[in-house]
Amino acid sequence: MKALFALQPLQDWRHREPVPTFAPRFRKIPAERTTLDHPNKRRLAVASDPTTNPPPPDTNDHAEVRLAKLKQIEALGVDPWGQRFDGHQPIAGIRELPCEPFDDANPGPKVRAAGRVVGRRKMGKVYFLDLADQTGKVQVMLGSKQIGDLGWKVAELLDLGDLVGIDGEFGKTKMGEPTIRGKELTFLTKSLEPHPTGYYGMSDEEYRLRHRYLDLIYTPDTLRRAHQRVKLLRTLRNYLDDKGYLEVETPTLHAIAGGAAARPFPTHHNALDIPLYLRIALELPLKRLLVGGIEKVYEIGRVFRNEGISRRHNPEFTMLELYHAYGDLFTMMDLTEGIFVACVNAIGNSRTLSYGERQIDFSQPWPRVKYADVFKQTTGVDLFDRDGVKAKAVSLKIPLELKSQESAAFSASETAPQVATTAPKEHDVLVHELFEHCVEPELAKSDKPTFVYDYPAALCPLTKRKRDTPELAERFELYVAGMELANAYTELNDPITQEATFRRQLTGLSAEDSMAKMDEDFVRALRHGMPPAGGLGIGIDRLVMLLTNTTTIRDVILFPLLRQE
RNA sequence: GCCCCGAUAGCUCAAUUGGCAGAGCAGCUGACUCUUAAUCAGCGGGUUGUAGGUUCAAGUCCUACUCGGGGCACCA
Repeated sequence: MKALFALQPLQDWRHREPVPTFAPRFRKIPAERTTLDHPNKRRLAVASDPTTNPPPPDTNDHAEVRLAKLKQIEALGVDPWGQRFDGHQPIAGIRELPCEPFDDANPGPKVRAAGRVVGRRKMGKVYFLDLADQTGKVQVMLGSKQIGDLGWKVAELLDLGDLVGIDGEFGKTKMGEPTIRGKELTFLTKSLEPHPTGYYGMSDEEYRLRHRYLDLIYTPDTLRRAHQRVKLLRTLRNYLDDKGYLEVETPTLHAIAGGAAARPFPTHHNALDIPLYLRIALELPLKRLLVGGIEKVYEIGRVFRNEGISRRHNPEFTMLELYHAYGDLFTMMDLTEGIFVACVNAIGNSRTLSYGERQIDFSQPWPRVKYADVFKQTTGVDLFDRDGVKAKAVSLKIPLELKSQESAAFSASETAPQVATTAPKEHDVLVHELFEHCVEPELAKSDKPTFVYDYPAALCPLTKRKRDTPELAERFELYVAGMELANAYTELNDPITQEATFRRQLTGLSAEDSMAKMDEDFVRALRHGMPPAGGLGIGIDRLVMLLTNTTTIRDVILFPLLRQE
């Protein structure tokens, strides 16, 4: 196929209609284009009929001006959409070459670069371009004498945002700027839309999100974060692979969206004519793999939750879930520290990273505090003191009853199902509200990552109870800089308890909102014997936020969900 | 779903108490073969997010809507 394209005559592209441009929201569309006409009808007509004289371009319509230049480039016999351009060197690499003042007797090293024109200055019969590729920026000098007749004509038609290739010599200008002195200019692609002018950058959040491609070019942090995200994921995978964990991929489409308490996105399979859901967690398939004898297993994958959007939530996000046969909560604690430290090392050269105003110290060991202890310390109330907890809640104006909508979320309860429109809150639920209200703000002050472990049992029905204290479950959450970064459990492997939990939750409550829907197949898997195991979940987007000092999840996800314009 | 804030030229931002919508960059024309946020001379560029309302007069005040931001709710 490639060869075919390469052999196509120039005419092929010259007589093809250009890809229609889409009028961006922020450019005013002239009145005559606003009704039934395609917004680009006028431009397309110009492009597809080179025999008639195009109307003089409106010099205030940037797209018109650029389209007119495109026509002129075509008229020179040059392909405005470019061709294969081999052998160009990364700009960052070029900049490391020996760089001497230009001297006709001693030309500098020959180089070939390709990239986007992000700056353009004219000085008489010389153009200076700033050329940027993904590795960096370099100045290019195009002198009318040096670049040839055609090259000069093309140079005069360049706009900011165009892509060009350049062959030339690398050296220094009189002002000492490292520069490629162009010998040959290869036009690679026209930009029909104006680009941001760069110097002031792009500050409008909406503009950046809806033009992420421009954001990547003109906001260095955006590209940096994208690279760091990749680096972190690679580090994570290497670390786990080295420890003998097997990475797997399990289905995204689930018949029963289990493993977490969240609303799923429904969908439908046509041939089977069955309803399906996008997964809300990775847990249940991975545990089946534990039954299947894969003793250390993990998946890094997208999960989908039909929830609100905030600076910490995107409806689709990336989770790491990991299961370790014959391990437990504390196996996961050690592993979590190891993973985080490996990631911190990959990002910087210190065990301390800044996050916002503060410095987070990742050096080990990290504090490990019992839920009950830290609860008692901050609230002054004993976890198991039902009256004391109630009184404390009253004093903090935390309501003792749930609305029916809320009750569904805590359907994983020990007590009878709550079908009434209001119901008294369960003790454990109240405890956790106090925890969120009193303890979490305290935890957020710590500059060290902190494990909180042994949670009230009703909050975690897929978790093993403590043998000596069945009111508590073997779960930890990792708090760093006020965020919940990781969650781990000693997994419940008792199918009888599991089935009872599922059944209990099914009674009288919205299955959509409840954590566990009856999953017969999963119970059957457990009945065949799942090893005791530790399980760990890490929100990858939040991990990347933390380690790249980013305050909003939108900036660690290249294309976060937005409303249609 | 709720509350608050915002939207002005391609980009970044001004516009006093309701009183002629402005600037820098970008664009167009011209000068300049060492500029680099080039410079210099000149020229264009706007249904002030949309739709209504109040007023002699609305970018500015009121209502609704759209989109975005922040918060709440939802959320292992």
